[in-house]
Formats: sequence, structure tokens, C-alpha cells
Amino acid sequence: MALDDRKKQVLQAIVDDYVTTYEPVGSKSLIERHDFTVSSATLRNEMAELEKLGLLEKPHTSAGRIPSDKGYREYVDSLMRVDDLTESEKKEIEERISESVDEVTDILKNAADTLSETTGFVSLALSPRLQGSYLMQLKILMIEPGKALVVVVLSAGVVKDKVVRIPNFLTNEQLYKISSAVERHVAGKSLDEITYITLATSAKEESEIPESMLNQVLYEAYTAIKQADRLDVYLQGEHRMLSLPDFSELSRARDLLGTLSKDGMVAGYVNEIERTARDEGRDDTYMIRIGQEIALEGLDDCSFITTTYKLGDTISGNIGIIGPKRMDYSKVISQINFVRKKINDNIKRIYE
Amino acid sequence: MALDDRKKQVLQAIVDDYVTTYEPVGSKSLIERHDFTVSSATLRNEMAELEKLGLLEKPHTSAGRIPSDKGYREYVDSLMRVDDLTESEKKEIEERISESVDEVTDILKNAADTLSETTGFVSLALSPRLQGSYLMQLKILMIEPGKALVVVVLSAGVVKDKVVRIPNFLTNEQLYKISSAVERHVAGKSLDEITYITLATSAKEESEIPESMLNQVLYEAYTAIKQADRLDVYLQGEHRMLSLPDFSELSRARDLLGTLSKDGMVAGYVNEIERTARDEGRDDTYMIRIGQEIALEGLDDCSFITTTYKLGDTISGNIGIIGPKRMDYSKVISQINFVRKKINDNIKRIYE
DNA sequence: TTTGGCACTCGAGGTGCATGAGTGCTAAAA
DNA sequence: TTTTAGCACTCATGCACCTCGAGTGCCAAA
Repeated sequence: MALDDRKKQVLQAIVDDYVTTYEPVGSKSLIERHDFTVSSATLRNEMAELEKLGLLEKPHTSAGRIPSDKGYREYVDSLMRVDDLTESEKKEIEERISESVDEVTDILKNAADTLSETTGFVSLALSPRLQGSYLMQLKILMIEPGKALVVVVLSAGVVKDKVVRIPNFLTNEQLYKISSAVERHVAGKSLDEITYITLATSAKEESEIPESMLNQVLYEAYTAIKQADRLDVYLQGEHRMLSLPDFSELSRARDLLGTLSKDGMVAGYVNEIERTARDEGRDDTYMIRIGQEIALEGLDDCSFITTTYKLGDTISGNIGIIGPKRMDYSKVISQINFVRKKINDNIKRIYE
Repeated sequence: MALDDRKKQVLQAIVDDYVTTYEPVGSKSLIERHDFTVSSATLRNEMAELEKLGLLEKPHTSAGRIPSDKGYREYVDSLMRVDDLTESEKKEIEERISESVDEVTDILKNAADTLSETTGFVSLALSPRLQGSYLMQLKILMIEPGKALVVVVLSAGVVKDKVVRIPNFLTNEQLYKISSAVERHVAGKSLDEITYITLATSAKEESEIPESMLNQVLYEAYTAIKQADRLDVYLQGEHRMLSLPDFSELSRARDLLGTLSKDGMVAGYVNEIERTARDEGRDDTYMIRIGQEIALEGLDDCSFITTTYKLGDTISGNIGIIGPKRMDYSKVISQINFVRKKINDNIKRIYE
């Protein structure tokens, strides 16, 4: 898209104005608020052309123009400048990000809360994608007859566990034997490559437990392992969207919150963005999806901005916000970037 | 409150009508919809008296009457009849309540989801109150140098755990020793009576670990135990409130969702209801709070209906809904009662 | 005590009109 | 060729005004 300088300037001015006033911007007010060296009539012509290019649109004939999705896209891709936060803005965020937290999930929740508060939008955090990580330990602890706790320790120090039922008459010793046998066989393997077959056959060779008993335990252990890489999503600040003029129509707000409440959808979508980006070999610090680019119901007026945090070298997850597409992108991006940095710092602190 | 029969009848009819139509009900429409043997003028007189008694109120002069909080209270306390659900209603709920779930939290979430779907309101579930339960086991598992998992097993088979940091150079054996020593001392005690002092002094006598190392581990174990009885709350279906006419004003919806998002508040409040009820020696299957009786901001137009589920003989928690005070109380109560029964069944199934 | 009747209230919803911020287009100026 | 001034046109918004109807309270008769 080869826009001449003036067109760029006009588009940028319109986005800036619209984002702050939430009113369709017309040629006159544009002249008033910015120091263009040309007249409003000229701007009108420029605006008409930008509209032909699909970068602007009119809500109705006698109103000003607003940016289209494509217009926003052009804006974020090549017009916008992302500045660093000011010291006071940084301080404000730092005060909210607590350092006294020892678990990844808590770090993420805390960061997401902060993000929602500072942006005023919905924030979301995805748990780390663990499929590629390795199983380090697997313990099965007897809780009481018939009940055990399967503890799965993954590389990068992530711990997951699950209460499972086991045969009533299984003794502590027997359970211990099974547990060690299984652990010996699966330790060091990546989550992807562990299947029930490998787990079952290998374990059976070693222990002298009756097969019927063994099977149940193995099965439970297997499901515990498999569910360790379940993608959790944490959404925060939905109610904040109700304060935005963009959702002053109740029906919009309803659609939005309705979709957000199906949190598997959001998680899946963000995961998808991430995967696509990786497939395309892009390695941006942040990812943006605007309006219709998002194929989720009720999110036509929203944008996603997400970024990636790291857990060691190979494991990553996402955190970001869902806001109205009419937002101050550069500001929000700086905020997200800063929070991301804080998360990474905090995670490193925990895992030395 | 000694109402004569006709007044009762009138109040009941008004509540019933208002709840279904969401329109202030006037004397005429009341006559039309119900078969009163008197004229509208008589009803007008009755209604005027009911208003004097504070059971009805007028939104404005030329409109019909709506029940006041006190009116609703009278209705639920002595007018309403709670019927059993029909078979098909039961079936519908039973289909959603999954039986294949093995953890209490999952049972509760599943039940709350069901409740929100069938009522169309917000549902909430509180985790069981564990303060009074006994500590059965305490294990500290080494995850990697410097990091351990504290597993707390409580009576009634509830398991809680927490990842903690420990001194880097602590060996597996040392940790095991500490772990067993602590366990021997706290096992069988109730969560309330365990203090850091008792835990620390008793453990120190037994093990031969340097005190500085010991302290950190003990402290972490202690916090893990203490946080085991943290009250978790699960809220579901907030977005459904946006579809209700009661919250068609955006500002109301905003206030409501704003308060609900502070979930400690809701949890605290429900816990309080429960405590009060117990203090007063009441042992109802359900508890109702209407409108202004709830001292939370933005919930003036809401009612809480909660009920208690049991985990064994001594441990309990709550589940219920938050809906508009203009709701079909008897229907919702039946639904909640039925779901409660299902929860109790499911819990029993897990804990034999 | 009940009822019919009547005057009154007031919100909801419809119509009409003025306002003003916007537009596109054209013809003249640069 | 590009820019600009001017002009006719559009249309959402807000206000004033009106009507309608469902409600009320009260009074006098049954």
C-alpha cells in the first residue's frame, strides 16, 4: 500500500482523533486540531480517496469518517510509533506487579490483573504450552485406600497433579512399586511422545502386581500426564468493557461477554494466532488482530493484542488484552511490553 | 405480619404477575389474569393498604404496583409454594450434571455451570470450609534442588498442595526427615489449632538438620497448611445478567458486574449469610437474601439464593445463584435443591 | 364493605422542526 | 494539475409538543 506522505499524515491524524474523541472526524475539525497547511476542501478530497482505498468509512452520509479495520491495520503496521512508557507509568505498573509470588500461575494472574487495570480493558493470560516439555518425575502418593495423588513434574519445574481413584486394596508398597516403575520408563520423555501403550507395556514388565489392578492405576496416571498440558486461560476485567462507549449498546456488550465467557474459544483463538505467527516465521514481540480479522462472534469491534512470555528456552505462553478496536494502540502496546518484561523477570527469579 | 386471606391472595397474585411480565401490575390487569370475585376498585383499596404496610410500592403515580423487598420477603416466607421439579426438568439437569468427575472442585464447577444455564442467572460455588477439618498427611516432595512440593491431605480426603522454595543444598533424605517429623506432629490436629510455634518447636526436637535450613522449610510447610483452608469462589454466567430487563440500564449492569468481579466480596458475603444462619440455629435447606438486605453495592436489584452441600459430616460449603429479585423464586429454589442433591450424591460417590 | 364512576397523573411513543456538522461537486484561483 | 472557496444537500440529534392509555385516588350510591 503506497500512500503518499500527506495521505499517511491524514490517516494518522484521523485515527488519533477518533481514538481520543470517539467521534467520526470531519475535514473541518481535522484542520482545527492539527496544523495542516492545506484547506479543509483538500482534506475532503484526500479523505474521499482514502475511503476508496478502503482505509476509511462513513457511519452515514452526513457524518465524518472513521478508520476501517484496514485503516487501523495500516496504522499499526506502518504509521504508529511505539514509545517507551514514562517513568511514572512504569512505576505505577511496578507497584501492582507483586514480587512475592512463587508460582507461575500466580505470576500470570497478577500480571493480567495489572494489565486489565492499567489499560481498562479485558486482559487474558494463557498457561504455558507444555506439550514440548519433558516429564522429569512422576509420583503416585497414597492418600487413603482407594485414592491417590498423581504428581507430575515437568522440565522447567512445572508441577501438575490430580487426585485419582485406585483399587481399594492396593497397598502403599505396591503403589510405590508401580509408581517407580512407571517413572523409570517415562522420565525424560516429552509429553507428546508418551502414549498409553508405551506406558502400559513397559510398566507391566517390571512389577509383579496383578494386571487388572495395574491397569487402572496406569490409566489414571496416563490421564494425569495428559491433562498436565491442558491450556488454561485466565480472563480478567470483563466488566470494564461496559464502561466503554463502544459497548454502550447493550446487545453488543451482551454478545461480547457471551463469547468471552466461553473461555475455551478465546484460548483457542489466541493459541491459533501464536501458531500462525510461528509458522510464518515471524517472531514479533507482540501480535495484533483487529476487528473482523478476529473470527469470533461479538468481537467485531474488538482488537486482540498479545505477547509471549518465556518459561526457560523452549516453553512459552501468551498474555495480552482484548479491547475495543478504537484504542490507543501504541500506549497499550508499550504497557503490554512492559508487563511482559516483568513477567519474564519474575519467572526467571523463581527458576534461577 | 397478620395479613387477611384476601391480602395474601392479592400480594401473591401481584408477585406472580410481576415476575412473569416485568410490568408494574395494576388493579385491572390483576382482575383480568386472576379470577377474583371482587371488583377492581376493591383491589385498588387492598393494594393501597398493602402499600401502607410497605409490601408494595409504586414506581410512579400513574403506574401499577410492584412488590417491595419486604413484599418479596413476605412472599417467600409465607406465600410461596415450592414444588418439585417435573420429570423433564429433572432430566434436563441430570443430563448436564456429569458423573464422571473425580474432584470436588470439578463437581462444584460442573454443578454451578448447570445452575447458571438452567436458571439463566449467575451461579456461584464456594469451596468447602475446611477450617474444622483435620490434617491427615503432610508430605514434602523434592522437585529439584531448591524447590519442593508440599502436599496436605485433609480429612474427608481433600488434597491441597503448593510449590515452595527450600534451601538449595537440602538433600532428599534431609527433606524426608523433616517431612516425617512434621507430619508426626501435626497429623490428626485440626487446621485451626496448628500454629507455627507448635509446628516449629516439635519438629526441631527430632531432626538433626541445621536450624537455619529447617526454619525455611517449616515456614513454607506452615503457609501451605494455612492456605489449604482458603475459601475459593467460582462465579459463572455473569454475561447472562445482561439479557435481563432488570439490567437493561447499562449503569446498573456495570455496577453489578463490577461488584461481582471482586469475588472475595461475594464469597465473604455468602459465608457471612451461612454463619449468621448457623448462629441463629437455623438449619434451612436454602437461604434467601433479597434486594437491600444484601449490603453489596450494585446488588440492590438482586437476590441471593444459596444452599449448603456436605462433605462428610462436618465439612460444608455453599452453592447458589445471584439473580434479579424479580425472579420465580419457587422455581429457582426447586432447581437449586435438586442440584444440591446431585452434588451431595456425587460427593458421596467419590468418598464412598 | 363493595362498587361504579370520574377526574387526574404521567410515562411512552409519535410527529414536526430547527440545528449543525458533515458531505460532494463545481468553478475559479494558484 | 492541484488547491480552494462556495454552495446545495444530507441526516443524526435534540427539543417541544401532542396523544394515548393504563394506572391512580376518592366519592357517593348500592
